[in-house]
Amino acid sequence: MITVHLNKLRRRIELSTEEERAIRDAVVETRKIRADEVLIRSGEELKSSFVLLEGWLARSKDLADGERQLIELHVAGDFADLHGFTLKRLDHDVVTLSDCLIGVIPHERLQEITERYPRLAWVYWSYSNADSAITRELALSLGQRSALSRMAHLFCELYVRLDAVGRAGADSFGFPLTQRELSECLGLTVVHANRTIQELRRRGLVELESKQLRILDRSGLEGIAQFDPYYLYLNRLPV
Amino acid sequence: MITVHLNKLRRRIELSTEEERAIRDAVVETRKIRADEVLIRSGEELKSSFVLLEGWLARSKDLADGERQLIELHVAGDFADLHGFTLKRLDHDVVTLSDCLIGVIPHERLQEITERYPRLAWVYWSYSNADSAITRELALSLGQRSALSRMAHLFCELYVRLDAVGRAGADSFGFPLTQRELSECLGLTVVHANRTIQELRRRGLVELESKQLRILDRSGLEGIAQFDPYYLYLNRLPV
DNA sequence: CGAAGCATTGAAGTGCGTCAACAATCGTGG
DNA sequence: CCACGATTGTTGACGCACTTCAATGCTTCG
Repeated sequence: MITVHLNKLRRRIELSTEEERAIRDAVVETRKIRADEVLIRSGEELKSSFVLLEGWLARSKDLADGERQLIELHVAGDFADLHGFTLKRLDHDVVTLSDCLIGVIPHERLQEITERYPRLAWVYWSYSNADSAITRELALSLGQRSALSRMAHLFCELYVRLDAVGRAGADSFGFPLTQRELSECLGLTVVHANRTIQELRRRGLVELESKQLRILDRSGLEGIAQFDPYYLYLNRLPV
Repeated sequence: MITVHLNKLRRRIELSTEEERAIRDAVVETRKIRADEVLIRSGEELKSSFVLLEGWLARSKDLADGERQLIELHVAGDFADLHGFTLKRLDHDVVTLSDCLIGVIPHERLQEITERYPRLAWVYWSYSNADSAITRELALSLGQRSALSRMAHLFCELYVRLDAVGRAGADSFGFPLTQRELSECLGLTVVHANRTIQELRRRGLVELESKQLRILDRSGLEGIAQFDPYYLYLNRLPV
C-alpha cells in the first residue's frame, strides 16, 4: 500500500532499492480511521508523521465562532504532516474526510532516513515546499477569484493531483466531501457553494453526484479557473 | 548585516562558530535594490537564494485581469526564496516593497552547508515549514475573517515578527506599503482597505501615517483579529 | 512648480451571506 | 426489509459587506 507514496516520490527522483527499503521499513504500522475524525489536534506534541495511503484528509483551521477553513486537501500518497517532523506541533488540525488508511512513520525513523539518505531528505524537503505552493494558490483563490472560479480551480487541481497518482478516471474521480466541507475549502457558505455547483452544472462543465465528480468540459473549466498546473511542480526536478 | 539572519536562526538552535562562519561565507555578494522592482520572476531558473537584510519583500501571484495577491511579506532576516533551493523555479514573483538590501547565496553553497551541517539543513527546513504556516494563516484570514479582522490580524502578525528581529519599537514599526499594496495583501479593493484603516483608527486601535504604524491598543487589536501567535513558531524547537 | 501617484470621500451596484423552510438521501435498528 | 430520525442538498426572500465608478484633495519628487 505504501507503493502509492513511493510512486509519488519517483516522480521526483529515482529510488535506489536501498532507499525504497528504508522507507518501507519506516512504516511501523498502518491504521484505519473512519471519516470525520480528528487525526491530529493543533498543538499536540508529535512523535510520528502520517502517510496517507487511502482516503482523504484535510488540514483544518478554525476560528472562535466555529467557522473553519480547510487549508489543504490530501489524497493517497501524500504525507499529511511531514512539517510536523521539524515543527513538532501543528498550527492546525488534521481531519479525515472519508474512511482512511494511513501509514505511521515515527520521527526517529525519519531522522535516520534523512541523515542516511540525503537525497531522500532533499525530496521530502522539496515536497514540503510543493505543499506550500498549493497553499499559496489557495490564498490567491480566496483573495482574488470569484466563487465560481475558485470552485472550478479546486476541481481542476484535484483532477490533476489524483491523476498523477493514478486515482482518477478519464474525466472523473471519487469526491467524498459534503457540500459543507466543499464550502469550507472555498471560504463560502454552504448555500452559496450549492448555488455555485449548480452554476457549473448548468454550464455543462461538471457533474457531481453520489460522491463522484465528472468533468464534462475540461478546458472550459480550466478557462473559468484560470488554471495552470505549474504550481503543482509535477515534473521531475533537477537534483 | 547578515547578523539579523543569524539572530533569527539562533531563535531555533545554537549556532557553532563553524556553522556561523559557513553561513557568513555563503553570502558571496550583497545587493541593493530599489522599491517596486521584480527580484525574481515566476518560472525563471534559479541558481541562488536571497536573504533579506534590510527592507520589505513580498511573494506575489497575479491573475490574467491584472489583479494580484501578495501572499507573504518578508522582513529583515527572512530567506525570501529558500524554497527555490529545492524547487529551482518559483510559482510566484518576488517583488520589493521598499528599497532593499539582500544577501546572495548560491545554491552550491547551500548544498555544501546543508550536507556538511545537518543541523542547519534541519533549521532551514524547519523555517520553510514555519513560512507555510504563515501562508496557512493567511488562507484562514482570506477565507473566514472580515476585512476589519483581517487587517487587524496582519498588523498583529507584523508587529510580532518585526519585534522578534528587533525591528519594532515599543508599539510601532515602519510600514512602507502603500494602501494599494496593503489591499493586495488582504484581498480587498483599495477603497475598502482605506475605509477599513479608517475604522481601525476611529476605534482608537492604530495610527498609520508617513509609513509608520503605531498600535494604540494591542489587546483590542488582537481581540478583533482573534490573533494567536502560536502559528509563528517563535519559540525554540526541540532538535 | 507641476505632474504623477496616493489617500479620501460619496453614491450606487452586486456577489455572497443569512434565515428559514422543505426535499432527498443515508444510516441504523427493529 | 422497512421505518424513521438525522444528515445532506436545494430553494426563495432579503440583507449586507464589499465593490465599482468617479471625483477631489493631498504628497512626493523630479
